[in-house]
Amino acid sequence: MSAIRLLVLGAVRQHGRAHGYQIRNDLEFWGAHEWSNAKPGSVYHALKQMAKEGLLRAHDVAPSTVGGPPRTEYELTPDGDTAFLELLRAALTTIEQKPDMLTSAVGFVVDLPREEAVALLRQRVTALEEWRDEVTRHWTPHGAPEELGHIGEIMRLWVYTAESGAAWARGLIERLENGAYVMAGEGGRRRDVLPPGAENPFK
Amino acid sequence: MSAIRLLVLGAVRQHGRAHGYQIRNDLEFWGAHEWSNAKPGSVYHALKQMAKEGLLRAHDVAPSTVGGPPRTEYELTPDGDTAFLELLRAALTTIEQKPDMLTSAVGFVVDLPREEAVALLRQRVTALEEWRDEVTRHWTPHGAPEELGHIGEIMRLWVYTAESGAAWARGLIERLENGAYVMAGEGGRRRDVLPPGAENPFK
DNA sequence: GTGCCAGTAGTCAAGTTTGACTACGACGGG
DNA sequence: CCCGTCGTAGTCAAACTTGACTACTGGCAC
Repeated sequence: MSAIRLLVLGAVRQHGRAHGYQIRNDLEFWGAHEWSNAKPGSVYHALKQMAKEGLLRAHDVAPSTVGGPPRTEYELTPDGDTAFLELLRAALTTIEQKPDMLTSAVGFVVDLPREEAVALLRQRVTALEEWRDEVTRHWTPHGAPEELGHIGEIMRLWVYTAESGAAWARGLIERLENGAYVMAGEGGRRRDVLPPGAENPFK
Repeated sequence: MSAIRLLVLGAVRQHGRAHGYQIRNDLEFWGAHEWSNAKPGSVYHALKQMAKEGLLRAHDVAPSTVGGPPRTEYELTPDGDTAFLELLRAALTTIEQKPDMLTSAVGFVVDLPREEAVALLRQRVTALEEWRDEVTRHWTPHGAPEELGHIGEIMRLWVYTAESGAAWARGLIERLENGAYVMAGEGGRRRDVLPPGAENPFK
């Protein structure tokens, strides 16, 4: 699964109710078109698909501002909310190779309570350390690392990736433990979404 | 474009002539099923598609070992060889987010002359440094980095990724400059492919 | 006042990916 | 001898992704 579902669910969730173009705009605000497959087709497809699966409820909006194609607004169902949180937790703990999932999750990390976010990131660190060890064992079972030839470089790349990924996660854990950001259930205001009428400063 | 084409072209190239299952087996030997989309369907699709595009020549093999589905062997055309080298060069220099492309390229890096490989990796380092600077400028145009809230964490993740990616590339450059591995045009034998009849030690 | 571009909102066909499925032979245990 | 299962080789429909395309509005320069 790519990051598109997490992104779309998270964006709809923050709006309460949104139509496709608003989502696209939000994702552009986050720079998501640069690090994920947030193309128009993917966004609309994800909205329709998740509506069919009961994660979103679709509202056909009367064409009040006449003209243009028919708009549809979406909002999360309880199932959609559950699915969003599940995806978010999985994205923080699972170490897959595609970084768009992790990037998306970082964008929504404040939707979790602080303690849970920290715990999930610790799980991530543990998983990365285990993965590094397993990769090392898997590729050097014979004791001689140079027997692999240049294929050993693939192993080196993975080990390096695991270690720097763990170091990054430790940094975020530390910032969160020192009270950075306003997390779920902590009150306060956020500006994850463009306020209505505001111009996109990154456009 | 995903890494599947590079992987399939490279595998066929090393065999000279190969059918789908051999490719799948090679990719499993390299652990590619863990870090790329090297699923059966993708492999066979890529073979057919590239045959249609003239990068591979297909040979229908008479069903000598009777029974089983009809096999088709493939070999690279000159266009296929060109395409492989182009993909390989692009994979080493381009900094996209998906690491399967880079991992695949590392697996084939010895198919390039040593000097070219080093030059391409230097390009990669430069591109990563530029990207890091551009990301920094793009997200902190106002001088105040903390105005971004937790969205700034996305920036931090990218900057971290760029820096550790550059550090890794510098390491490989150093090893190559110190004469590691047997590169294209340097003679010597390699064992990138399972020798016929040998068992796969990572199975 | 009209031609043109930017922005808004979404569709569509073509291509790609997924992962479950088919089909066949060999081999070993009961 | 029959059953299960492993290995070999590949297919298929369903889902997803891509990027070009449509269609409409409003502004503004000429």
